[in-house]
Amino acid sequence: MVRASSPRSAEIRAAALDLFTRLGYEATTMADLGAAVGMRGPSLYKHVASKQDVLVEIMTGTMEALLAAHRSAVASTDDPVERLRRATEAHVRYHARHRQEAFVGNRELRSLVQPHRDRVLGLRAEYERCFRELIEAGAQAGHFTVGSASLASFAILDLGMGLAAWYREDGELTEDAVVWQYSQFALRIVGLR
Amino acid sequence: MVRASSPRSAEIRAAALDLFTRLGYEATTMADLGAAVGMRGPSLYKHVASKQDVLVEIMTGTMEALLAAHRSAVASTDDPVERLRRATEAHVRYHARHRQEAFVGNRELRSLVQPHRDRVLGLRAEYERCFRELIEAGAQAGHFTVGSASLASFAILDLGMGLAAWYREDGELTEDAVVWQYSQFALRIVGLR
DNA sequence: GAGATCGGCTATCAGTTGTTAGCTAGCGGG
DNA sequence: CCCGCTAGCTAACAACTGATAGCCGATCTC
Repeated sequence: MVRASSPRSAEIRAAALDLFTRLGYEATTMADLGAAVGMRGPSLYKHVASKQDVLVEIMTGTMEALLAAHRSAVASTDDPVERLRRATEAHVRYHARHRQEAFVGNRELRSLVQPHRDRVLGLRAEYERCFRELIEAGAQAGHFTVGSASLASFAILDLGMGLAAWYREDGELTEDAVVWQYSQFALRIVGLR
Repeated sequence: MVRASSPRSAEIRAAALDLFTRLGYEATTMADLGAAVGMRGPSLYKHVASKQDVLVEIMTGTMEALLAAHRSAVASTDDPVERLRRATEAHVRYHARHRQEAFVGNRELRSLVQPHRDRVLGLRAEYERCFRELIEAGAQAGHFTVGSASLASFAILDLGMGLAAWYREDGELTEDAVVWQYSQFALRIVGLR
C-alpha cells in the first residue's frame, strides 16, 4: 500500500524536495532519495507509488498552498491598494519561507507528466489572473499607474520566483527585511502613489 | 577533429539551444539532437566533443554576450541615471531577443560540470556587481531611493530572467513595448525620481 | 504462540543513455 | 586511377535508471 499521508512518505517528500532543488528532478535517482532517508532505492516503493508521484504531490501541494495564502491575504480587506499590498506580501513571504517548494514548482514543470502539468499550469494561470485583476482594479480606481496590468503582474510574480532562486535562510538579510523591500518593489512597479 | 567554429557545429548548437529550452539538458538525448539536424546521434561526434561541451559553449557564449552588451550600453555616457537606464534596457532587450540563451543560461547551471560552472557563476556575479555599483552610484548622487542596492539589483536581474521564461516573439506585445515597460519597472524599483 | 502485516533488503529486469569503434560512400587533388 | 579525407552510418558497450519480485526479520494481534 502507498498511503500518501503516512509520516514516512512525508519524510520522503521532504528529502525529495531538497534533492530536486539541488540536483533537479531528472538528475535525482531513487537511490539518492533512498539514501537521504536512510534506506535503499527499492524500499521507497513501500511508501510512494513512483518518482513521478512524489513530484506531483510536491508541485500540486505547493500551488494549492500558494493560492490559499493569497486568498487568505486578500480576504481581510476591500480596499484595492491594501489588497494588492497584502497579496504581494503574502507572495513574497511564501517564496522566501518556502523557497524550495517555490523553486521546484517553477523549475520542474516540464518534468511533470500529463495531466498533472496542465493542472498545475491551470493553477498558475489562476494565480496570475488574481494578481492581474487586483492591479486592474487599483488602476481603474486611480491608485496605480501602469501601462499593462498583465505585464506588471508578470513582473511581480517573477520577483518572487527570482527570490526563491537566490534567497537563503542564513543569508545577510532577514526574511522580514527581504519581504518588506520586495513588497515595496512590487508596489513601485504598479506605480502606487 | 572537432573544430568548434565549423558551420555544422554552429547549426548543432542552435538546435541544442532549442531542445535544451524545450526539454532541458538532462532530458535531451544525443539522438534527439542528431535528429534535429538530420543525422544520427553518434554522427554528432564528428562535429562536437561531447554533449556537455555543447552546453558549455552555449552558456559561456551567452554570459559573455550579455556582459558585452552591458559594457557597450554603459560606455556611452557618464550620467549615473542614464547609465542605469541604458544598462537595464540592454538587459531587458537581451533577455527578450535571446530568450532561449538566457533561459538555458539560467536554468541549466546545475547541469554544468566543473570547472565550467564556477566560471559561469563568476561571470554572473560580475554582471550582478556591475548593476549593484550602478545603483549605488545613483543612490549616492541622490537620484535613487533604495534600501539595499544589492536587493534592487537582484530584483532587476530577476525581471529579465522571468521575461525570458514567458516572452514569445509571436505574443501580443512587441519587443519594444516589453522592453520599454520592463525598463520602466526597473527604474521604478530603484525609486528614480 | 501462530499468523499476518510492515518495512526493510538483495537480485534482477528491461529500457535508455553517452560514447566509441569500425565501416563506407562520396569527393577532391595529384 | 587512386589516395586520403570528410562525414555519415550501424553495431556495440558499459553504465545507469526506475521499477518489480521475492525473501526475511521484527512487531503486532488474537
